[in-house]
Amino acid sequence: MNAKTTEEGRRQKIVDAADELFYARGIGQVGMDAVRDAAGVSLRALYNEFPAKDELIIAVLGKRHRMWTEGVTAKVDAIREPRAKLLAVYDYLAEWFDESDFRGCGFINAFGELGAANPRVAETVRDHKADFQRYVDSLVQAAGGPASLGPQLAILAEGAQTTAAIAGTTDAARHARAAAEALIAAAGI
Amino acid sequence: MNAKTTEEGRRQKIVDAADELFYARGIGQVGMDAVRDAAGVSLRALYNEFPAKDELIIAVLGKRHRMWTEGVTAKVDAIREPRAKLLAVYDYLAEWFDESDFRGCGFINAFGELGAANPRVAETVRDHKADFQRYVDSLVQAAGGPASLGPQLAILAEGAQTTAAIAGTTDAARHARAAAEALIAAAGI
DNA sequence: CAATCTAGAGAACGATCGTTCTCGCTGTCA
DNA sequence: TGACAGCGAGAACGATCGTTCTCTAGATTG
Repeated sequence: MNAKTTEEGRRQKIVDAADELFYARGIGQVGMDAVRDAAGVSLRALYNEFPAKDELIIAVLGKRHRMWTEGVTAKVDAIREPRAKLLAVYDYLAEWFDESDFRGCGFINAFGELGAANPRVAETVRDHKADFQRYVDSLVQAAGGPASLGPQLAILAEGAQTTAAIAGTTDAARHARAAAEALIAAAGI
Repeated sequence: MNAKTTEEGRRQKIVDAADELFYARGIGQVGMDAVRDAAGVSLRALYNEFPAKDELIIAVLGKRHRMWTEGVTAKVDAIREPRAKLLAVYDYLAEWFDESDFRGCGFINAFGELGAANPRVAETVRDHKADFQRYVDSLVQAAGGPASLGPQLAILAEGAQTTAAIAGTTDAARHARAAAEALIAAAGI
C-alpha cells in the first residue's frame, strides 16, 4: 500500500471516529483529543488532515450525507412499484430507529447546536435536506403523484426522526408510514 | 412593590434574557456573562437566582413550554368545531414560523445539543413532547377520530418545525396543514 | 556513517467559560 | 454615629478546549 492509500485510510478513520463521537455526545461535547484517541492517530496527523475542527465537522456531515443517501436509495431501489417506493423510505427509517445507538438525525442535531453560530454547518444541513426533498419529489413524480405530495411525505420523514429520537421509541416510523399510505391513497395514485 | 415581587421580576427578567440568547445562538454558545449583560443584573444576583447554568437551562425550557402550550391552546380554543380544532395547531405553527427570529423548536435544538450529555434536559424535552402528544390525542378523541390519528398529526407538526427551521421557509406549516386535512378526511371524521 | 527529514507523544499556550471571591458602597438598625 | 448586612462590579480561579510547539526516535538518503 502506497502513501496515498495510507493517507486516505487515515482520513477515513478520523472521520469515522469523529462521526461516532459527535453523533453520540453532540459536537461541542467532543474535544479534538477525544477524536485523536478514538481514531488512534497523533494530534499532529489529525491537524494535518483537518486544519481546524470546522473542517472535520463538515467532513463528518459529508460522510453522513453519503451514508443516508446510500441507505435510502438502496431500500427504494429494491422495490419495483413506483407507489411502493415511496413507502420504502419509512421502512428505511424503521430499521434505522431500531439501531441501539440511534439518537436522531445528525443534521438536525448539528443544526440545532451550531446552525446559528456556524454558517457552513447551516448550509451543509440545508443542502442535505434539500437533496432529500428533491429525491422524494422525484419519486412522487415517477409515481404520478401531485407535486404537493412531495413536501408532505418529506415532512412526515422529518417528524418521524425527531419524534423517534426524543420519545425513544421506534413507533414513529410505523405511524409515519401509515400516514404516508393514507396521503398517497388520498392523492389517487 | 415588596421584596417578593422584585425577586420574581428579576427571576423572570433573567429567564427571558437567557431564553432569547439560548434560542438565537444555541445554549453552548451563550456564557453566563452574556446572560448577565442581557438581563441587566449582577453575576451574583444571577447565581443567587440560579445556582448553576443547568438550573437556568431547565427554567428556560419551562418558560418555553408554558408559552408553547398557551399559544397552541389559545389558537385551538378560538375554534368551535372539533375537527377544525385539529387544524388550528398548524395555523399556530404558520404564525410562529413567520416570526423573524424563528429558529426551529427550542426543545429539539436543546435535545440535539445537550440531550446526550444532560439527562435533565433530555427528560424535560421528552416531557414537553409527550405533553403535546397527549394534547393532540385529546383533540382527536374529542373529534371522534381514531387513536392512530394522534401520532400522525403530531409527527406532521414536528416535521413542519424542523423543515421550516432548516429550509428557512414558512411553507412547511401549509404543507403540514394540507396533509393533516387529508388524513382527517381519510379517517372519516 | 552522517545529515536530514518525518512523525508521534504530549507539553504548552491562549482563549473561553462556569463559578467564586474581593472590594467598596449603600442602606439599616441599635 | 457606628457596626453590619446586602449587593453590584468585576477581578480571579480552575477547568476545558482548539491549536501549536518541543523533543525525541526512527526512517531515509547520499
